[in-house]
Amino acid sequence: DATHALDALSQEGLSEEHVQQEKEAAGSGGGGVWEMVVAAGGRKQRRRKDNCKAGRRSRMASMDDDDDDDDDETEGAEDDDCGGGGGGERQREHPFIVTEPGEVARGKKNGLDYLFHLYEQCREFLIQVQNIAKERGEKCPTKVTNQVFRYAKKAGANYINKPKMRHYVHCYALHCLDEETSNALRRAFKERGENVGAWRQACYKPLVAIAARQGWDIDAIFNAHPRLSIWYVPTKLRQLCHTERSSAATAAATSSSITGGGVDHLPF
Amino acid sequence: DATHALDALSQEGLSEEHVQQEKEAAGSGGGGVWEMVVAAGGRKQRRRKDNCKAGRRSRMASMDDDDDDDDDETEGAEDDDCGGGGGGERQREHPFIVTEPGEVARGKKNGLDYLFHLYEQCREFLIQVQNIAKERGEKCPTKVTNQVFRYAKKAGANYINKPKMRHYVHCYALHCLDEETSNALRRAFKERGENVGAWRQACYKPLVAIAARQGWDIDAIFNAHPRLSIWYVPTKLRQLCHTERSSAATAAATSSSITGGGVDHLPF
DNA sequence: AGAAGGACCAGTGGTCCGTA
DNA sequence: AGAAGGACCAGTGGTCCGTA
Repeated sequence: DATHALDALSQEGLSEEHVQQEKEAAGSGGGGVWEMVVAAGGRKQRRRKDNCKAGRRSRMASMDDDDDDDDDETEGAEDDDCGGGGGGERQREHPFIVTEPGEVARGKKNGLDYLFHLYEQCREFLIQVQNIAKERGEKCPTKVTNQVFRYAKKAGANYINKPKMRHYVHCYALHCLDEETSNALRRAFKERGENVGAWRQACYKPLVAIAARQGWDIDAIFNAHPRLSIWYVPTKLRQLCHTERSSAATAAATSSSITGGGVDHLPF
Repeated sequence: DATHALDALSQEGLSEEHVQQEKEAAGSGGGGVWEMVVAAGGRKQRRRKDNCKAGRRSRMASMDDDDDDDDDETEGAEDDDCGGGGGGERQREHPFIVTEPGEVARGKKNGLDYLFHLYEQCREFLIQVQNIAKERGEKCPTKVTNQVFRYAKKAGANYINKPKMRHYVHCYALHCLDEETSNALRRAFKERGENVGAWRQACYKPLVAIAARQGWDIDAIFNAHPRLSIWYVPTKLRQLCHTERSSAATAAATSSSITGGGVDHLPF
């Protein structure tokens, strides 16, 4: 179903240009790019640069049925990571850039809607793994585990990997828990021309503020949200909540007045 | 508190004779042996055979404050597992025998109330580990993990170990979920003079029957019980439930009459 | 420089099998 | 023989750091 269409669409580095094309092909505009992609039904498959992938290609053979639209790739002459020797490959996903909600990244970049979409895809892979486990009477994962990443890879979603997903979990968490704030942060960081790393760092603070309002139990906050509950709480977020709770408690005990919001003294 | 008293009491192979003494000392009779032990406050500590434990003893040094009542040990002359050589030790817990509820094992044996008590102790160790984790803002186990077993060992509960606890989990599960049936099974197997292995095997069947009545979801059954939810569902129990569900479904589809209870065709 | 992800590592769940 | 548990092993969560 839709998941598989998307897997095919996205494989081997779904570039933003491509998304843009899909979007334009679907006659879209603004908001819900990924929903459009889903609606488009995955008619086209991504294989640009397959010429670099000698060894791996055969695995996807069943999907190699449409080879048109090799497009504006502008591969520079010295862009030789497809170098000879028979096995020279090494494709990576395009790096993320800070985009506004609904905005499609330009150049060899991926946008943040795409990033968040990867989390949704992982959730769908988890659900599939769970269904298989239940059918077989095996123990059933409640989180996105190594098994799920392995399953995603086997299903052709090579663009999904554990380090990447773990790296941005808290960004996705903010998106789930307070989309308004998440959107505002994206707009602000895009406007200021900040890079992805800076945006990623900035996602921690509003999350800690949310935790503060809800009794500091970040695990409970994750678990209470249906799409977030399948992700492990990132170590750093947990630590920030703990540190801030301690200093908030100290502040409350030291002075008789509680500072507004209680999270103004974050040392980060 | 109570846990620690019990740890001390039980360490290095709490024998049934000793329990009997505790019980008699406390002027008891029938039912609730372990509650009595708790009530007794752990006045006495167990050290018989410490002479075999040269190396390990020092670890418990702080508890070595009362050395009386070296009792009816009747150590046979050829019972030489305390053999010389400076490091010759190798104490094991006395093996379990099938006892009725409230019955104390005789001879160098441990009874089933003691077995089940070990599960309660693990639960208390888990709670302590959880409290420490929460205090430190670290991730908090919901199950009895390796970490908990390690903690129990450090706390002096050397008689608790993972293979043993995992081995009898389903027996404890039956005890939690249907004490009546569990007690009846114990009485029946004791009367027939069956060994612990046979009793242990027999515990599976009533559990599968419980699962059958509750939609076969053994994980949900474990999770719904506050004392059981901290234990992993044993692989074999999970498999039995799966197999039996499948054959029950087949039977239901094949014949138009459902057999009484639906679990009469267990191939075990 | 900023970023993606292969690959490593300490500690896990699971239980076998050498031991008593 | 029946049983207790040290110790092993495959696969985990976590993330570093060689790579592009």
